[in-house]
Amino acid sequence: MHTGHLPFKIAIMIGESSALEREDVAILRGAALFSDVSNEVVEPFLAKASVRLLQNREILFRPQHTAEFIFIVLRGKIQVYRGETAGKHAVLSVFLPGSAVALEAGLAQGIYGMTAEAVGMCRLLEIPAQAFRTALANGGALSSSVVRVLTQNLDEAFQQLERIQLKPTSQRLADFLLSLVNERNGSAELVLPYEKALIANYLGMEPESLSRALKDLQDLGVTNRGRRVHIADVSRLKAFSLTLPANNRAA
Amino acid sequence: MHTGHLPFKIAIMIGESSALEREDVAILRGAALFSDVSNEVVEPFLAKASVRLLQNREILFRPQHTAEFIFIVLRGKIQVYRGETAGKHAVLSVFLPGSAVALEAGLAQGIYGMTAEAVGMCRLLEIPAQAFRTALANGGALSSSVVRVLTQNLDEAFQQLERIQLKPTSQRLADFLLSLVNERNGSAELVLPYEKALIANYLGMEPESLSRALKDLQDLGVTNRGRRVHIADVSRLKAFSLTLPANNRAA
DNA sequence: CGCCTGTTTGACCATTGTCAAGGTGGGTGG
DNA sequence: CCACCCACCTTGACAATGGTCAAACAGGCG
Repeated sequence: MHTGHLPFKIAIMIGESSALEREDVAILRGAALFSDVSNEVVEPFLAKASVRLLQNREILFRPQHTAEFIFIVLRGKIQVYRGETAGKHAVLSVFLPGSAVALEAGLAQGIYGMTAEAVGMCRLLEIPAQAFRTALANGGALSSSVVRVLTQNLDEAFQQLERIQLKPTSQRLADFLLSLVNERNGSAELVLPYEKALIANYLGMEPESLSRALKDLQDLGVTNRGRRVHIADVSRLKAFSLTLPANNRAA
Repeated sequence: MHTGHLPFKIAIMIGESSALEREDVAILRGAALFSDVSNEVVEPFLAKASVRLLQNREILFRPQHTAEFIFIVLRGKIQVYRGETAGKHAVLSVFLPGSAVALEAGLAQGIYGMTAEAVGMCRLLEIPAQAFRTALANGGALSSSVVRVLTQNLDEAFQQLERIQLKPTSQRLADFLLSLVNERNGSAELVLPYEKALIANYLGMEPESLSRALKDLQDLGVTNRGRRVHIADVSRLKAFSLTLPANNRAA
């Protein structure tokens, strides 16, 4: 489907705070937002993009700020959350390299509705939303990529809602672990993608509860050491994640 | 922004189970998915659409079914939920006339990931997903409408996640009531858009909890009789909805 | 070697789910 | 036209999941 390689020549030549590196280009090539999109479409707004670096915990944007940029994660992780007013917040998603941050807000030509914060050191591509919208309006495969990415985000949000509303903590964690694994049965090994406190918040529970849930899963053959997790029997864990809390009434 | 009136001539002449009525056409004109979209783009797939009627509680589609159609609600309501395996389910959204159901699934060319069920008698426009995708690929303003609608859906899902993770039942209800009201301050009157049990599920709580939450809000000047709700002071309710549960630790 | 951050554990408590029973209102049939 | 019925909603008593607070523990990096 790719229309050949994507050199991103122009972008490499610009870049305000810093230029695109070889590794960055590889990430951009793999980015879901740009798959199936030809160079002619991407280059115009990449030329206006720049690279931005963030320290751990640095804020990328806050609610009510006008949405001037769309970002692509090149290195590190970005957590996006809502409700910071309350002292507590709800993590809505964590973006890994290759993902687009604030796509909706940038497209809507409005303001950001959430907070984005760096998890560890981050390297981002900062694309002016205006330039991106122009490219989108000019047609081409970009709009279908945008639609695909939005659809994925929506699916993930719905999966989250189901998990949080329907599953107790242990099953919620089981479900999450399974989403990190490719195997359908047998054993599996995985590394948690970020620190447990962040996972806990993403799963809508406190770190203490995550810790206890992890302990509960030991009975089902899930062992862990640090962030390294071993699942003895994937299908067994899957069955457990679909389990109902003991006594429940039919809806 | 409208490119003139949308006659939908062809569609009126077809329709399998039933033809489009005058009222249906009015709904379609107001549908977010078709705003800014010219007749030439809409008519080809409307010509392939048909009208479908559902009884109360009738299932429109189930998870794993191949996503052959996208629907527009013409009359009645459609609730979409996940997790029916569990006996319990989580209502993700309730679609009112003018809304598009299963847009993501139809676009993704895959399978439905949730269950859609009629709430009361329903009248729907059933658009073959294939025809819709063709129209989308042919460019035009349709893709920007699709992007806008997906963005709105995503925003709503995120708002839901915040509500459910961060707010206790009473504040959650307050937040929901405020979303049904236009006033920013002073008093307001509203009618709950669907039965309380459905609202409760949408808000991630049991009907009993909704009932008690409603009672709690009486102290804040929220009175109700049946589905009719009166809010004495909108700004006061707004302030309450942002309140934190008494003792909370800083995140 | 020791700090600092992240994680675990334990004890306690609050919110909300659960179960059971009673109320209310609108619509239908006698 | 009234009475009944049924679905929807409310109320009460109770239980339990998960949050809260406090403290100990581990592990990586200076």
